[in-house]
Amino acid sequence: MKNSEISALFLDIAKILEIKGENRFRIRAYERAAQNIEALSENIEDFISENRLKEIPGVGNDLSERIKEFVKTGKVRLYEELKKSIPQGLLGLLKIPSVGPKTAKLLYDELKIKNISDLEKAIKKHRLDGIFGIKEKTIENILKGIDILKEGRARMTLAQATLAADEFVRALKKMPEVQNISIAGSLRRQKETVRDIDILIISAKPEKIMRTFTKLPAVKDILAEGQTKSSVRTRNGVQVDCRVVEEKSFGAALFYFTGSKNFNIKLRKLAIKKGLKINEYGIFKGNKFLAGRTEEEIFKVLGLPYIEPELREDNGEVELARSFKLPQLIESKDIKGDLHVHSTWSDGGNTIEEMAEAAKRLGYSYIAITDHSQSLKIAGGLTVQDLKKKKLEIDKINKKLKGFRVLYGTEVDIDSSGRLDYKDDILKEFDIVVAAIHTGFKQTKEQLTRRLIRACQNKYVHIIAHPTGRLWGSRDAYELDFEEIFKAARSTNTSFEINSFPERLDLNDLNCRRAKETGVRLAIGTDSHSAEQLQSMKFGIAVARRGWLSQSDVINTLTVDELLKAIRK
DNA sequence: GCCGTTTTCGGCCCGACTGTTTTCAGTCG
Repeated sequence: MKNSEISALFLDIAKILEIKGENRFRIRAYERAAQNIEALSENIEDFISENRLKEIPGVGNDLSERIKEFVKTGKVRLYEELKKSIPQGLLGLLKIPSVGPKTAKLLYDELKIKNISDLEKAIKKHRLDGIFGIKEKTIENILKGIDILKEGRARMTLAQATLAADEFVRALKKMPEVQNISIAGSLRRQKETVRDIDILIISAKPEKIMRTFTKLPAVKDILAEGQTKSSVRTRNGVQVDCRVVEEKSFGAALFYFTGSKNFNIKLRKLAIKKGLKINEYGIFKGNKFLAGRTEEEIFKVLGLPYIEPELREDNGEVELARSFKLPQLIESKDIKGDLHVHSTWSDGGNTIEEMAEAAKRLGYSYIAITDHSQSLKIAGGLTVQDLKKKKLEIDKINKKLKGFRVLYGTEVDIDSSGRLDYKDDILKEFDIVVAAIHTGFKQTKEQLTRRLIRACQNKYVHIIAHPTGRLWGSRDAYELDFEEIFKAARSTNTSFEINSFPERLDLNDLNCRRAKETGVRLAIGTDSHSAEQLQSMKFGIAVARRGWLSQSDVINTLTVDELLKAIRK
């Protein structure tokens, strides 16, 4: 994908310009364009071929030329020249927390330090001592920064971050001084991975909160401790930021602390145009406080409807809000069933009945038991003989359960040429057929695309599961031509899954949005292998919301009768 | 380098914390 390459290149350009002390607005322009390009839901090549580059926010004459240059030649002259103008490795110094462009430049100018190992040696030999502007504390912070960098501040999955944040929230909530507490930041925006955890608290006793926060048992060291704002690092290497404000500023602080950065900038600019100012304490006209207690009030003063946190990425949502055309996002309560569930018939940990009971307790009215198909032996795939017995068991359970339906399903394997693991006369017996790729991930983009399109074309396939195969932390998404695939899906009435498994979240938010724009419907499934895992539906819903989906875009918001009718081919 | 219901030129989001150079620049989010 060229988008992320260009985005990374622009960020590098911005960093070099920073080191060189260039105009900060020029730097900001490269950063902004980089972020917007990264967030695009289409390939940048399409923008070029349709002459639409300048439609990307932050891309004007110059940057569109650089993008074209990169796609055409694989290089950008400006970048090559800039790279030559600073020593190799110097960019790496910026990765150290507490070391910014000014410090990096100072270290190079004074001591010819070009990379992290130079820096470590220099510190050991006390060569930093006596340099103007650097004293003991700075050196200490640099060492701590190198330590943090080496330990690696990896991103967590949304599920891991949710757990980590809950631990802090539970502990802080116990304090009588805490009047209200909320998660903010990218976790509140429900990003699929999260780096830092942000917590916002209302209290009239901020110092007390800060003291307790920085001394919680999970805290390994304190990165900063102020009167209203502190940062700590946990034993697991997670950074947690905590901010305390007064009650009348809670909405403004939540707004500010939730971001995204580009969203905040956009709305602050909008405020300026109206003669207003937004900061974390409120929205002001001159010195006059207009609102701040809730986010809703702030949006109202700006003349906007409430924008859900999941949408706040400056991806076009502000423009839609201004014309009051925001989508009504899907919610947990809209979900009526789970369409991807395993049982002890294949590699699940609970029986069909146990899964059904658990689903019923969640308020669902149906689940599809989609065990693996015969060739997936490692996961206990079902033979045709097994299927007959399983069907009988499901019929029996359905007679027993009131107001609930177990759908007879399968997660049928798509083989390396796009053929399915059961013959059509078997497939047609199922209530619901979920098809997925489990092997042959290393094929070319064309081959993988063809496999999925062939699967869509099968008369009995209703849903394509975990379409890109990505497993966060271990396997990248394979490349697919989604334009072709979604076209095939639409014309064959095939739905695509949002797999809610925290390491998958596949499709992701951007592809959901593309699917919706192409007219493809989505199915949110948990791929549960135990009753417990049915809970991960919330992560799939998070992806759907970030992908701008409404209730009507998702098939498992339908009643079981509507569903079975809607998926018919 | 981008951008325009006050502008095609002159602006560009806003504030907390830290350390160091006693009044503020650097870094971060």
